[in-house]
Amino acid sequence: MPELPEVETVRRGLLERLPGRRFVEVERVEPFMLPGGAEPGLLREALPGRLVEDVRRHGKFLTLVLSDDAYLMLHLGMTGQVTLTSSDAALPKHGRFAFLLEGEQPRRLLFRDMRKFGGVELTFGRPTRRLEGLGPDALEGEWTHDGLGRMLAGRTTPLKAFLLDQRRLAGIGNIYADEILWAAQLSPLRPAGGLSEEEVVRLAAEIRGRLAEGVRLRGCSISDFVDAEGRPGGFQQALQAYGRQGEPCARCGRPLNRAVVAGRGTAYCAACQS
DNA sequence: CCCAAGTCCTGGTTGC
DNA sequence: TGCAACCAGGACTTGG
Repeated sequence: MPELPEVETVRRGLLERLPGRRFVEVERVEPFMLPGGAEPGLLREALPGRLVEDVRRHGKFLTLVLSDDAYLMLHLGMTGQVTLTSSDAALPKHGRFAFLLEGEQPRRLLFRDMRKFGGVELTFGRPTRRLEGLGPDALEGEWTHDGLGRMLAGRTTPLKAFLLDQRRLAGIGNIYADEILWAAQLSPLRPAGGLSEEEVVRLAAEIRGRLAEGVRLRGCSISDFVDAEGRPGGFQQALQAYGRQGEPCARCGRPLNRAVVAGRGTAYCAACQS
């Protein structure tokens, strides 16, 4: 599942090779993956000729900053893959978008997505409004543990549901939520507003710590994540909680529990996460 | 048939 | 009473 570290890994791969390249052609558009009735012809019309100037990320959203004040948002959803490959291979199954870029060696920016949870949006003048509702980036945002404490204060929602809420901190999904809570020794079921100051400090440290480790290992390929070159990441080997229900806790040896929190499968140690 | 999960949407509840 | 904030749960998707 592409979460912040996976999207950051893709961003770094694209940043190495995209800036300065120019779009020349839209080879494929899946109209139903565009937001609310957007016109697929708009991409074909407005993308060719534009240069890529920068590749940014906020939470799980990627934004290609294009020339003449245009922005191409990419969201990987649950199974999305964004790769930069040779332009002569056949378009693969589940290839939803394909954009041709000029250069001595032409390249194809390809968006594959088996499920259709991902999306692409081209906007002008400013990035997609979907970014406006997001909280600070969970890894690189300007928040502090004091700020986190204020965000948590008074909330009765389970801690895990809070971590998954992109309006509070942006970028944490189901895998890293379980890993962060395991590392911070906090129960996913705890009411978010009930943490002590010491616990908030621990939580803040593990949010940044686990996400940074995910980035260092180039993402988590538990199912089908690959980077911009098509290579899997390594964080799946570092998982301590996610998907390990029934297995012994690496800290205390008791079997990990399973619960459903915020509609998501949740693995945690009922003995040493409190 | 159920499960996986990111985001959006709806409807109910709470508190000022 | 009115309204916003908050929270829970469903819809969407397709392969295992």
